[in-house]
Amino acid sequence: MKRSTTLALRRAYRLMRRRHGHQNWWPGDTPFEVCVGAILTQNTSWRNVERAIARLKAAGVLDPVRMHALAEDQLAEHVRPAGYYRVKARRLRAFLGGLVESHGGRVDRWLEGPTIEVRRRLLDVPGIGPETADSILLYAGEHLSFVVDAYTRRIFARHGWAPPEAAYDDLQALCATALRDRPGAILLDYWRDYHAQLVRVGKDYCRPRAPRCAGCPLEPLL
DNA sequence: GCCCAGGTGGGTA
DNA sequence: TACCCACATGGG
Repeated sequence: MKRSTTLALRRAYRLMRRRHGHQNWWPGDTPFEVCVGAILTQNTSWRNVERAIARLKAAGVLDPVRMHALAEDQLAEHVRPAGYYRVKARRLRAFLGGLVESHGGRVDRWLEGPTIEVRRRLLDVPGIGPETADSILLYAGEHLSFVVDAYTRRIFARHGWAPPEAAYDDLQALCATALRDRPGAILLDYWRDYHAQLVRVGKDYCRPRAPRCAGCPLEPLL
């Protein structure tokens, strides 16, 4: 990797953080809620996910055992506002199966172990791909697994830090290698907030077709 | 009406 | 491997 890219990535965080402050991610009250949100937000705006989670809470089923007890079509009806609701109900049930049947619904136990092994277990769940797995690892667990998403890809491409067609694992490796300019003890918080900052910038400034991103905190790096 | 949103899996060549 | 497609609600 080019040293200039490493330095740009580190400077990017200082710029974003200075502009927005710490983002305190992931939005969610419990690790379980983080997992549910991670599945529901697949290719979906967070606003719609919030509606779905609110409905789960209102129905009193935002709990591993109670949610697992629901029939798939009941669950689908609850998460309907999140879109792709039949697909997501199936994915949630696949996730809940392993969580409840093998670990008593305990997210902390389910996420126990070496990051690489837990990640592999997550990826074995149909409907959990790399981004969802890494979101769960990083935000519901305390695993150092950098999250790459559409915003990350777009921002990195626009700045020439990575080609637009770069593979997920390559982007993740790029970030994991470059972003170790913090003591180990606070690396987790750094990576959590780094991804949150990228989402913030992606939403507010880095629009898909906009020729320019006026006011973007990363403008000095263009 | 159109594009977009914090992806993933299945099918086909 | 590389494309293509389905999946769906809600906002701008």
